[in-house]
Amino acid sequence: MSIVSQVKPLVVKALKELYQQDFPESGVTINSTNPEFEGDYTVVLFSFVKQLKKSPEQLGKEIGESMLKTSPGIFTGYNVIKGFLNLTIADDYWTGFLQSNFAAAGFGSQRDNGQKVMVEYSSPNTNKPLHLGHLRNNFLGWSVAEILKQRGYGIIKSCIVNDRGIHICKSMIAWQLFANGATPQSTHTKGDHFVGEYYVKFNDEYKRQVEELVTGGMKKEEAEKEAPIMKGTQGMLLDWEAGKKEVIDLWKMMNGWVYEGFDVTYKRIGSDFNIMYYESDTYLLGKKSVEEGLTKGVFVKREDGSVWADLTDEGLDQKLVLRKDGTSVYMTQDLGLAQQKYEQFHYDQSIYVIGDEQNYHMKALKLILKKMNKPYADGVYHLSYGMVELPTGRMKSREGTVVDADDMVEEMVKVAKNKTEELGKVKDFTGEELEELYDTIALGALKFFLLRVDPKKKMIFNPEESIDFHGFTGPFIQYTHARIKSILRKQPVNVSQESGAKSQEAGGKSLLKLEKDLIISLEQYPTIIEQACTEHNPSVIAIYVFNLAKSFNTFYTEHSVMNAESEEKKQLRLQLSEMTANVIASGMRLLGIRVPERM
RNA sequence: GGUCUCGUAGUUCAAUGGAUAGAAUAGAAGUUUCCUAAACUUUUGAUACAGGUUCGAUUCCUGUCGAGACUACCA
Repeated sequence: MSIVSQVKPLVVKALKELYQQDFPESGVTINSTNPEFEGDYTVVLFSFVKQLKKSPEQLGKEIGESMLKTSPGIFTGYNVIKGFLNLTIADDYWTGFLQSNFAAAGFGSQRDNGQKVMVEYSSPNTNKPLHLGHLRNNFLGWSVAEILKQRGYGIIKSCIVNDRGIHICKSMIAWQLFANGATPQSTHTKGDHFVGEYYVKFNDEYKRQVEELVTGGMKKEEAEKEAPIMKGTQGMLLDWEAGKKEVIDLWKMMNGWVYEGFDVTYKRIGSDFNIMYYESDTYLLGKKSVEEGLTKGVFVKREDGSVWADLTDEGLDQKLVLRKDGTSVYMTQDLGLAQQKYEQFHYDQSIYVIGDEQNYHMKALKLILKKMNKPYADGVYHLSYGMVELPTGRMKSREGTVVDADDMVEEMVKVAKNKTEELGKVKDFTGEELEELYDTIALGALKFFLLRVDPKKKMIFNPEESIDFHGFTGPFIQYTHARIKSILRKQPVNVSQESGAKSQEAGGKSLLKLEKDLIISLEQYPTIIEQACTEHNPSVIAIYVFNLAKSFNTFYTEHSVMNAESEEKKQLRLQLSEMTANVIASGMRLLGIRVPERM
C-alpha cells in the first residue's frame, strides 16, 4: 500500500481521537511537500479549521504530535507552516521499501480483478494509408489496454475496419479508369499507398469533370451530381450491394492490397488486435436493434419510413437511425456492433478510441443504448482524443499536408541512425543489432511524443522542431536506462541477506537527499498507474517516467555508485539503480516503448 | 444561429481549489584525467480580458474577445 494511502487513515484517526469528530478519508488532502520546506508529505489543514474552530497552527501541532506518538516507525518529525502540516517519513521506512521491491518483477501490477474490458481502436478506412492522426489513435489504444491489463482487467483489443461504402468505390473506379492493370507488385508500391494514390486520382478527375461541366454552363451543385465519374461510383456502390461478381472481385482484390500494407505498418508500430470486425459484415446488423427500439417506443418512424431517436430531452437533437429507403447509417451499425460485441464477450466496459470530432455521435450512441435499457450502456466509454495538427492548421488530404505514418517512421529511423553514428558509442554492434536499436529509438521518440500529451487535448506537430531526442523525449529516458544497465553489467547487486541488511543499515543512518528523492519517486509508481488507469490517460505515465529518469540523472552526476563512500552505500545505490531501471522499463512498456541495454 | 471544446514563458506541454504557476526547447553562462555529455548545473521568460464565489482560483460561475470541432438520409 502506498505511503499516502497509509497516512490518510492515520490523519482521520488522529482527528477522531483528538476532537471526537469524524472526517471522511476523501476529505484529507495530502501533497508532496514543497522542496523549500522540511518534510516529505504535507497535510492541508484548512478544511478542518472551520469545523473544529481552532487555529491552523494549533491544529497542525496537535495532529502532528499525535501522529508522531502513535506511529513512530513511520514518522520522524513534523512542522507546521501556515495551514500546512509537513510530515517527515523515517529513512527506515524508505530503505525498507527499497529492500523489498528493488527486484520485484510485478511491482505496480495487480491481480486479475475479474472484469472484462473491450478496447476498440485504430479503425482504419481501406481507401488510404494511415497518417499521423491514426498513429495517435493506435498508440493510445494500445497503451490504455496495457495499463488496464496492469491493473488486473481482462482485455479484448478490437478493430472495426471501414471496408465498404462510397469512398471505397472511389478508389475502385479510379483504378478501373487509370491503372491499366497496374498492381502494387508491378509498381513496387506498398498496397495501402497504391490504393491511396487512386483515391487521390479520383478526386483530381472529379474536380476536372466538375469544372468542365461548369464551363459548359452547368451550375456547380448540379455539376457535382452529374459528373460521370461520380455517377459511375454511385452505380458501383449499388452493384456492390447487389453482390455483382466483377465489383465484388475488384473490391476483394483492392482491399487485399490495403490489408497487406496495413499488416506491415501495424507490425512495425506494434499494434495488435484480438478480434477484427469488418463493416461489410456488420453494416446490416443494426436493423434488428432498430426494430427493437421501435417496439420499445424508443424510436419513431416517420411517414416517409425513416426512423429517428428523439434525444431532445437530453439536450441533443433528433438522430436518424435508419434511412427512408431502409438502408443503415453509421448509428445503425454502431448499435448493432455494440450488441454483437456484448453477446460475444459480455464485457463490463467498452472503450472506443475515437477522435473528438465524434463527441456528439458517441454521446448519442450511449444515450440511445441507455434508453433501450441495454445492460452494457453504462460501460460504454468514449476515449476522445484531439486532432494532431500542423503549425499551419489541420492536416488536409486535399492539400497534400497529411503526414503519412510510414514516412514518419522512416524519417525517425533515419534521424536515429544519423545521431547514433555521430555519437559512435555502439561501433561493436552487428548490423542486425544496429537496425533494432534504430527502430527502438525511432519508435520510442515517436510514441513518446504522441503519448506525453493529455489525450483530450489537440496537439501540434512541427516537422522541424518536434523530432528531437533531447529533454522531454523517449530517447532521453532510454538513454538513462542504458546508462543504468551499464553500471549493473559492471557491478550486479549483491543479493545475499547479509548485504541486504547492510544496505538497510547504511540507509537507516542517513539517506542523502537525492537518494531519498529517488526512492520517494519510485514508491509512487503504483499510484501513478492507478491514476493513468482511471483517467484513461497514458500521459500521466509518460510524465512520471520522465521525471524519474531526470531524478536519476541528477543523482548519478552528484553521487558515484561504483566508488561509493562505503560498501553499504554502494549496495544501496546499486539497488536504487536496479529498481529505477526496472520501473523505467515497466513504465515505458505500458507506453509500448522498448528500452535498450546500450545506446 | 445552436451545442461542445480550448486560450499558461518566443515555441511545445504540466499543475485532485492549496505554499513563490512547473518542465522541455529556443536564448545566455558554465561542467569531461572519475560508473555512457542523447547528460548535468546556473540564468532570462507566461495564466487573453473584466467581474463573481472563498481563508485561498490557472482550476468553479458569469460576461467580453479570440481559436477550433460538431450541428448530413457521409462514414
